[in-house]
Amino acid sequence: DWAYKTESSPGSRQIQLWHFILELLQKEEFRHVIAWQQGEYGEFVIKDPDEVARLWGRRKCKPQMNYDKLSRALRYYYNKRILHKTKGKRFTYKFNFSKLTVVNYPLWERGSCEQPWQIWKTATVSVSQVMRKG
DNA sequence: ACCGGAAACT
DNA sequence: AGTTTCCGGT
Repeated sequence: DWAYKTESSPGSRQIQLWHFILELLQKEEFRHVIAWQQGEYGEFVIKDPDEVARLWGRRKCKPQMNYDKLSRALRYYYNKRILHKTKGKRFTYKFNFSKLTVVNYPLWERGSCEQPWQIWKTATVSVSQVMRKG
């Protein structure tokens, strides 16, 4: 449950959207729905916006969730420097992993021999630590 | 599709 | 604080 806690509000156990996005990106079963962009570090493409919104809505118990609302939440990350939009590329966003690059570089280049859960866990911890520093 | 203000919710 | 909801504008 540590992964679902916020740095700012330790009491909150609600999962945050960018955690959820990383979680989906970590699992092969969702590669047809959302996936890392080949070559671009930290960049990902939402291949099925409706499905991502549906999954997010299910997690948060918000059945009325859709991509319009989800994308608004993503847009709030721009000022927070968690994400930014890749302009010109449809449904494409990019994580700000500039500091993570120094801390934990070959994270996304790793082979699939490692446990998905562990990779995701490592990713979330590293990102959280970076966010706390920044 | 994408943006971002405004208000409401937890 | 982190969304969710709604929406006018580009």
